[in-house]
Amino acid sequence: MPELPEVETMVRRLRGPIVGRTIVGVSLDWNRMVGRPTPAEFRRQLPGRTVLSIDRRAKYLVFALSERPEQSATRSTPGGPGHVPCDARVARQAPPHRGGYGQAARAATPTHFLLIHLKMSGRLNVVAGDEPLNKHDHVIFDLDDGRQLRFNDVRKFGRVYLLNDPEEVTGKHGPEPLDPAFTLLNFRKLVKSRSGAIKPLLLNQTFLAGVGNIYADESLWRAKIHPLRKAASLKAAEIAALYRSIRQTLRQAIRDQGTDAGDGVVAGGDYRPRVYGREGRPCQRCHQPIRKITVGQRGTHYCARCQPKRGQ
DNA sequence: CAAACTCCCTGTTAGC
DNA sequence: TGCTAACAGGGAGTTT
Repeated sequence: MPELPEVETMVRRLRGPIVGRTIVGVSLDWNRMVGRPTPAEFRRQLPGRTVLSIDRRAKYLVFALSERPEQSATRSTPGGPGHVPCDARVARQAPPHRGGYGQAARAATPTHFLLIHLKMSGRLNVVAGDEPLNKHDHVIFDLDDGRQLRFNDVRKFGRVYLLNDPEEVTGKHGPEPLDPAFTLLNFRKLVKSRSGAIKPLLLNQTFLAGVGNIYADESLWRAKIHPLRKAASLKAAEIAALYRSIRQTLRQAIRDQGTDAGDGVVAGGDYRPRVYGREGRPCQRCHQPIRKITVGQRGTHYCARCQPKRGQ
């Protein structure tokens, strides 16, 4: 279940092999995995674009892509005068820079963005083009170095988007928890204004971006707050503890390269959850057995002693 | 406006 | 043992 730390880890791992590469082909075997535009347009518009940079927003991987060169793959007009793209910007386009993606980003302005959401079982692999396909490889990006970026997803919940502006998809998302602009003051104001329980609120991407089921439970445990506490009932000190807890938990998990769930998306992550998936096992603070309940249709793990329903 | 629920998928697991 | 049904889970979209 890739959440913010797993997606961040994936982004960092992909930069080396992918930034600077040009996508030369796309194939997919499950149209529903294309969120926008149509699957046909997705396949048609991607080839010829170079990856200028890779970043993360919420749980999305965001690939900034160059404009297509004049001689694009689909515009093959051998001989003849050949059509000239009517878009004048193309002519001014500097050739993509080799080297750091920062340089590349300056050398060419992205006109399109590829967004990938791994949902719960998506994986991304970079492999030689002649590697046999794995069973659940559904979207294949052919690269100019002969390798492929493969989007593997057992459950097919994952989505890819090709957009002129990433905000078309991420625009309604809440603040990035690790962004300096996300302050305690900010967080307190947001929490105080909500009437529901705190855990579903942490999962709400329009409230706060990037936190999923694992790190919501982990953050609440670290802050010693019961998942069913009403957000508006939290005291200032509790909100501050939760704010710090969320940030520390996410930072720690990024350092550890995420959680290596059995379902594993980011292979080899070292983050060991304190409560998530540890039902019945002893709390690492007080040794009480961890409990599991359902909150907002989500499995929720907590320590009944460390995270009392009411009072301190 | 916010909260609650529905739906998309398939491997895994619980139950008979 | 073998089969079926329930379940998990992110989050957009829909309903309440």
